[in-house]
Formats: sequence, structure tokens, C-alpha cells
Amino acid sequence: MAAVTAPKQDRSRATRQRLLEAAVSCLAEHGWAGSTVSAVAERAGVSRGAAQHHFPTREDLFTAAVEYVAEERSQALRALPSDDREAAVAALVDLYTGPLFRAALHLWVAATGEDQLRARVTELEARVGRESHRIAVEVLGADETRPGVRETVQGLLDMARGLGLATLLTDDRTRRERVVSQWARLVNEALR
Amino acid sequence: MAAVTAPKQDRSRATRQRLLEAAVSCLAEHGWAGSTVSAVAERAGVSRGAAQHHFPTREDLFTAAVEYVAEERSQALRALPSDDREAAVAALVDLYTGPLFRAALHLWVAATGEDQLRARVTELEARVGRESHRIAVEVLGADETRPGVRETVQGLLDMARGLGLATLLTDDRTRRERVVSQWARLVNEALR
DNA sequence: AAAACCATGCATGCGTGCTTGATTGTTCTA
DNA sequence: TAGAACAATCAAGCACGCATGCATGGTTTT
Repeated sequence: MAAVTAPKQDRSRATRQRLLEAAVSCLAEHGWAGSTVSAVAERAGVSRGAAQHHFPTREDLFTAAVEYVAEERSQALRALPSDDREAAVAALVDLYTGPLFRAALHLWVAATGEDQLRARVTELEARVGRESHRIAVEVLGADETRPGVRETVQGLLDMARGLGLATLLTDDRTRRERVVSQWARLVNEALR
Repeated sequence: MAAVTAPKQDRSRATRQRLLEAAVSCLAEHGWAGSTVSAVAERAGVSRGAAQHHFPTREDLFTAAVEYVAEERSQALRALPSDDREAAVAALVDLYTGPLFRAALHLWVAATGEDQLRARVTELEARVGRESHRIAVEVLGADETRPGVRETVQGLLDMARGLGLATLLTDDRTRRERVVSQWARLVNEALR
């Protein structure tokens, strides 16, 4: 068994942590097919057998990576600024262009074909999605009791997803900033 | 050479066509890793050697599939209705939830790691993107000379992409329809 | 000392690419 | 127009590379 007892001392947890971080950056840079266990092990600076010890199968490794990514994304969400609405929208969109979202996207798409992963990914993504919505409402100062407000915020998040997807291959920053600025105005008016 | 002379008679072009269609549906259903040449050949009803004849390498097959998907998407775009703005937005978003977009998305993400594909995909996606924008402006009856209008339409297309991405794992139709309805209203006001 | 932790080598499965052989279609010529 | 040479198209088998999984041996912690 891998964790019959919680890892008593930290060296083990350190390598486990490094393996997860390596898995995430590997996903973000080389995609699903390119993220072989040898690659993430090498990137983590450990042997392949060490990886095999912590995560007996490749699927174990990446299901753990899914939860790790979800946790990191939640954490990033809670660090959002809430002073200015324009800045809040920009920061929100930025969350969808970083390596975390890239990794999540690769997992998301890969989970389409892997039955085991799909359950985990859908479940966790639903959780992160709800949290994203909750925090978005908070930093935007939106009044969800008014009709249409909820859908407005959701649409904004969906647009952020779309921008993140577009950023995958070509990082067209200037275009993105213009779109975000305009949509921030639209949202601002709709929430007024 | 595969096409030193254009395929004189149709049996060949028929199987080539079937291979491309099979590649697209395979991508939409099983994703990139699951779309092996054996799988698409079997789905097309031909032998693996036949596929190998038309597309010597797997990469040849899927680069051809990329262009095929781009062409099909362009064709679908030109069939959009332009009578009612609400209906136009809904139809536009629907283009991002069908199997064509699913296939394009898998190609898009897979091209992140495959250097050869990335060029083709980015180039063609840029073309389709411009055409999408042009047609979106047309069916929405938007006046692009007014400031902010261009960015509003682009944001709408990005939102459609994001909705399509969200539809990959869970087809949350009712939520999508509510979001689309609300933003159709907002866009409608913004373009007035 | 025992158990967790890590490293190395081997075996299997799988997908791709290539080669060979058979069949269909096209074209040139008598 | 017949028919034979020739090219295009399709089918089947083989060899290689690669990633995963497992098993063994060494090292560190408790």
C-alpha cells in the first residue's frame, strides 16, 4: 500500500509534492500525450520507480494531479482583488490564461476519453466552477437576487474560459485586453 | 506519391472522404489519443493499409482532417440565419456545441504538443476565426465603426467558445440557454 | 530490525511505419 | 473496340520504438 499510514516525515511528502507540481507543469507545456511518467519523474528530479511508489499507476498520478490542480485553483481564486470592478474582471480572466488553467484544460479534454478520469474531473470542476461563480459574484459586488445577474456573471466566466482556450496556441494579449476592457464595461452597466 | 494526378475516378475519393469523416467523428467521440488510425480505418469501413495509402503517416491524415474540419465549419457558418438577433446568437452558440467543434477542440489541444500540427491549426483557426467574426457582425447587424462594437462581438464569440468547452463533459443545456438568452439581451442593447 | 522509500532492469502491449501481394481502374495500341 | 501493359488502390503481415507495469535490490527513517 502506498499510504497505509500518513507519510510520517517530510522527505516523502516533498517528493510527492514535487511529482504533482512536475505533473502540472508537464501538462501545461507538453499536453496529455506528452506527459509521460518518465517525463514528470525526470522533471521532478526523481527516478521513475519513486513515482511508481507514490502513484502505482499513471492514472493514480493524474487523478491526484486533478485534485491538486483544483485545490491550487481554489486558492488562486481566493486571492482575487475586489476593489475595482475593471481590475477584478481583468484579474479573473488572468486566472484562465495561466499554467494552472492550461493544465486543467488538458486534463479536461483528456478526460473525455478516459472513463475513470471523467468522473473525478467533472466532479471537481463542478466544485471549482461553483466556487468561481461565488467569488466572482463577491468581487464584482453583484446582487444575485435581481433577475439576469446570475446569468450575466456566468456568461462572463464562460467568456474567460473561451479566452483562455484561445490563448492556448496564440497568446494574443492586446486583443484579449481590449475584449476584457469592453466586456468589463458591459458587465458594469448590467450590474448597475 | 498519393496525388501525382488528381484521382481520376471516384472510388478513391469516396474512401478518402469516408476516412476524413471517420477521423472527425473519431476525434469528437474518443479524443486525440483514442483516435488511432486503426480506429478511423475501421470506422470508415476500409483496411488500415488503405488509409495508409491515402495518408502515408498519421500526421498526414490529421493535418488533412484539420483542413476538412475548417472547411466544414466555414460552410456551417454561412448557413446562419440573420432575421432575429436572439435567434442568431443562439444559432451561433450552437455551432460551438456540435461534433464539428468537438473535433476542432481536440485538434486544437492536441496541436499544443505536436509541432507540425500547430502551424496548420493556428493558421486555419485564424482564418475560421476571422470568418466567424465577419459573419457574426453580419448576422447581428452590428456597426463596426462605432467604438467597442468590435470587441463586443469578439467577446460574444469567446463566450461561445467557453460554453462549447464547458459542454465537452457535461451537456448542461438549460444553463447554457439561460446564459445565451441573457447575453443576447445585453449584446442587443450594446449594439443599439 | 522493520518498514517505508527510492533506484534500476526486464517483460508485455500497442501503435506506427514499411513491405509485400492482390485487385481494380486507366490508358495506349493494334 | 479488344486487350494488354501499367498505374492506382486496397489488404495483410512484420519489425521497431515506446510507455506502462512489475519485480528485484539498495537506502533511509522510525
